[in-house]
Amino acid sequence: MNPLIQQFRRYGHLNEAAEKEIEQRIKYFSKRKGEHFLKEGQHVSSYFVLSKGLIRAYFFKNGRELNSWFGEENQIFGSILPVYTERPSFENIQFLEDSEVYAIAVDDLNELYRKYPELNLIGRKIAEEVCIVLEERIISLHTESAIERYQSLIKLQPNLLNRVNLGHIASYLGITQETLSRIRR
Amino acid sequence: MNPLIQQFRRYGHLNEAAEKEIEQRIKYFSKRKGEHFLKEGQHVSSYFVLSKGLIRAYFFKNGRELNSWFGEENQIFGSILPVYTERPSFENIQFLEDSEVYAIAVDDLNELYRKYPELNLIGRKIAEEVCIVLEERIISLHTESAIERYQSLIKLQPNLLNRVNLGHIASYLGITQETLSRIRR
DNA sequence: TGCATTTTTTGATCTATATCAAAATCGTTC
DNA sequence: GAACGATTTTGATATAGATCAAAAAATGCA
Repeated sequence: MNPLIQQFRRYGHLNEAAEKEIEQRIKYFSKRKGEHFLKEGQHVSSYFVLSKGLIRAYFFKNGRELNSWFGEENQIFGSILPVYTERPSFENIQFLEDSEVYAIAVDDLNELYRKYPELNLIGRKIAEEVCIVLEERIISLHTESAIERYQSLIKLQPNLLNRVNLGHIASYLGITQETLSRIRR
Repeated sequence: MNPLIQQFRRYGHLNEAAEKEIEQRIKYFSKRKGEHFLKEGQHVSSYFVLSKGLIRAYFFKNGRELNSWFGEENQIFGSILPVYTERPSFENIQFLEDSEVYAIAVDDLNELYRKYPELNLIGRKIAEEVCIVLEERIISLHTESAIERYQSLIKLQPNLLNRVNLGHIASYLGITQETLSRIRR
């Protein structure tokens, strides 16, 4: 089954007609390591899923890259600003491995929200779950030391460490690579 | 008009029947400064609005209080964990001024989501807006120094400074009161 | 008005993490 | 398996912010 449909189903029931229409609008593509899905300032707004691969979201602050999140297989995600508002993205989304992507554009989704109001239940559940994840990150940044933040990340995304270099992890944690290296010792 | 209904309307159209039923379930109460709306571990889960007053959400870490957010008049809020999941709250919500509150229980709301599926549109929009706010807080904690975080807060909630003491602000910013005092100089 | 309590500021010192530079290790390719 | 670039670690020093203690200022209240 389409991996994006599979994700939608986790949040609630989809009637057949709606599901069929969603499926028709889902676009598949594959990307090579290093390519971008989305660059800062663009309006590319989609929910998407990787059936294979790995991505990071990052932005620039004082000329340096800062990673805001990593995405692995079979999670649903999007760039919050362009997906939930009319504003363009302030972040870049880049593939860290060769990846296969299933995406649905927010414009298409909005049409379907109108046509199948029950679909809003799923949209609501997704946004609510995003809130939970974001809140955990806030608590981590607000209350934890560098070491604790590192340990939290390992618990949450244990595979990341094998797939991503330390510089990326450090930038996500908000510390320098040198500090992360010392922490790990 | 009921201040909570007023908030719901900001997010989308409500048909009359749904609106009437929501209104019937909204509870009004007033609380004195210092009283609590919700304590850690409880399941009290509601969306609510203050027509008058001020609240803070806080939790304990290593025996110290840490403020997670402040709520002023005519914003809709709730404690994310109990409102969006079955889990109890890890935070406490306390009134910092004598306040007047309009609240609707999530159980009631869930019933109405079932009865009036269009209502999910509003629920979705609210959760999406919460995501935006949370993301801004993440960026602030992730990338900004204490001074910058202080300036961001002033921009976002300028009245807070006149209504809340510095200790509360410092704890929200994740710094000590002494540091905040020096920053302001 | 004066006293007690709370809040804010100041001072001295300590600690976690940043910065800059260089060395060590790992991975890839010819 | 030698040589190159990328990644990670180590070292020396600097800095933002924490901590603990106390003084100063503001606030509330009898």
